[in-house]
Amino acid sequence: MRPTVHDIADHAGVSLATVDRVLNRRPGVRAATRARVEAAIETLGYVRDVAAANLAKGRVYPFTFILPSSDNSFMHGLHDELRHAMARSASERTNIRIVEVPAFEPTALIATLAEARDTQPAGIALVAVEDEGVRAAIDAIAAEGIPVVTLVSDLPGSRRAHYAGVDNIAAGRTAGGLIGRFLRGRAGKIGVLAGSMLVRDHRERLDGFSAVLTADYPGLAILPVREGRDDPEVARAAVAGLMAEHPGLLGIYSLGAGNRGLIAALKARPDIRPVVIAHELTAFTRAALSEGLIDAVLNQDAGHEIRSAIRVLKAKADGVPVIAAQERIRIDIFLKDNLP
Amino acid sequence: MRPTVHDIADHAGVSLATVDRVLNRRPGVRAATRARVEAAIETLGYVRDVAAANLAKGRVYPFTFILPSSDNSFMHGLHDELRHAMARSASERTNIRIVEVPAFEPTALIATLAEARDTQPAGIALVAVEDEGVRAAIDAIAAEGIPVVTLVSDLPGSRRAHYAGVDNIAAGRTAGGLIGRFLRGRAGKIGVLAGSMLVRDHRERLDGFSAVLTADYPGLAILPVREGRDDPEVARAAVAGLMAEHPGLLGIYSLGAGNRGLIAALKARPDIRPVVIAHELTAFTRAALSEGLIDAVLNQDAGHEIRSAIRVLKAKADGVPVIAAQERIRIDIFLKDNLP
DNA sequence: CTGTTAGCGCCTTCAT
DNA sequence: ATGAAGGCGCTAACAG
Repeated sequence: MRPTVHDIADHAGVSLATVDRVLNRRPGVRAATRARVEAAIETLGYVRDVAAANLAKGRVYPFTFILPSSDNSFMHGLHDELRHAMARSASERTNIRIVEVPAFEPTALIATLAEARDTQPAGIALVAVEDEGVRAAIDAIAAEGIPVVTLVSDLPGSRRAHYAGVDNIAAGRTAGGLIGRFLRGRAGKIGVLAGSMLVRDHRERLDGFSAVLTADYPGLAILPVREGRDDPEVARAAVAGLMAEHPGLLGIYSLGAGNRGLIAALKARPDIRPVVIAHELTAFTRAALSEGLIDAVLNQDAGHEIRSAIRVLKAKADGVPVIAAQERIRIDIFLKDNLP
Repeated sequence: MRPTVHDIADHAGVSLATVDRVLNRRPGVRAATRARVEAAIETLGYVRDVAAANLAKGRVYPFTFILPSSDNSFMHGLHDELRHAMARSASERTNIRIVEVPAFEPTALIATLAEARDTQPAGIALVAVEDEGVRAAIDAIAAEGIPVVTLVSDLPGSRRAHYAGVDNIAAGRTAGGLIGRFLRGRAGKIGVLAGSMLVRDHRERLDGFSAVLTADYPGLAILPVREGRDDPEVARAAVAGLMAEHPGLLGIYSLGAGNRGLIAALKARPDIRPVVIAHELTAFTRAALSEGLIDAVLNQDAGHEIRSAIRVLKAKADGVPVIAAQERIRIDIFLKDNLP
């Protein structure tokens, strides 16, 4: 049997309460006593039973999730997954609160972060926007000892404890590698549709994409980026413009959301059939993949991201390590042949 | 607060012991009493706190994992991941025993299953081999109420409770889709290297691959399959033969393990550069991908498979549901651009 | 500063 | 067939 608090109390010649104080770094223990207890912990190889501890504490984890109120399938999926997680709250001892904020708006996000901080949750997750004020708000929360996890879009340089999302530079590189191979040997223009260059994930995807095309496929020229604000109609107009202005267009990389617009524009011009790579598997992109309108979809598993964010927030709140490999969010590549 | 056993005892007008008996379907409760308790459970919406139950029971989960003793990187990785899981045994209340059996040998596997059954573990995981005797052995174990999970290679039609592995038909289809697009428009021969047609996962990959090539890329002809027994030297000879006999070879699909041999054969003939798709990301395939010797690698995450198998065995042992999406093992596609 | 004691939610003898 | 009481490993008042 593994040692318990009793064993280490005996071994150190102290009471349970003292052991507990040492275990939980609470004050009121003489340095010498503390040392004896720590020695006992060390020699007996004690590891605390987290389940028992949580039971005794009646611990629940109040978490606040701040999500953009974007009207696109990916964000809807993220919301859904979070609701599923909330349904499991009872058995997972979590208590999750969702707060919606307008997308791409630093000011609103900063205000919401401040408000979330006031409720003193056990952890906060947010889809970050690249902004100094947001960074400062995150740092202030972290300074209070509340772990912050960025979700989907990161904010490096801030004091967030973890980023639950994909490596977007690698995602962009992957798109570049695929489009390059699919067009093997041909030369021409490639269009890029983004949501907003304000969010880091979109910028990083573009960087990765450009890097690969420049290095490995010099025949493929990237046209100036069009922004679709992750909005179906804006995106549709952008892609329609792209196709009208560049008749010989070889490929399109849609690195944001709002793919409904992309697909509508493609359908409107059946005479042009560029190689198309998009992000996020939704009902729309799935159908377009099956029909051959889109050639590949890069996806991030929203369910995995949500579950990972929760696991990590719990671990950080408890100060225990995470299984790093389990928390790496992978880039799924879907062709019409491996749709789940 | 969620209701506890006390609440339902009060509500039903019985003692805790009786509630417990009903909860755990133990005998010694009058039908009428049982009904009252069950009604209380229903109306209060009681769900048992598994952590507390496990604490009280001092529950541990003795699991037996039966793995082939194959000398290839993927199986080494699988072993490693299992050892990592064993290192977490203390906090996860598991007690994992590994048994090795010779690969591709039904008789040895059947004997090992019988032996494992005798130790009455809380669950058994195995890399299945397609065989009637194996199926019968699994069914016998399942009949005793011990959950069985197949790992990496499935045995449908058996009474295994779950399969922790990828959809191999989809994997083969994906390989077909990629090779077809990478060779867009060209016509010629494609070689296939398998481990053994005895294991279901290899057969399924071939089926999926053939289906896509036949349907979508009729210009690509699949040569007769060569078996490499997942052994580097046998595989090397097979691929060398393939390249020697078919000078115009356009592509190779290596759907088994033993990729060291494949890579050695490719390096020996720098004059021929077929499009190559292989399975499993290992040190060898990773290097070959970087060097451009291999064009894409389809991977199954051994860590995910092991963790999933353990989670599912626990859930089955406790009779609680699993999060289906979390247990779906994905097919990772790696190009040189998205190596992790 | 340190120890005693009473739980957390559940299970398990041992009585009745 | 049912109940009372003690304990799993840990924490948290409340006393000294």
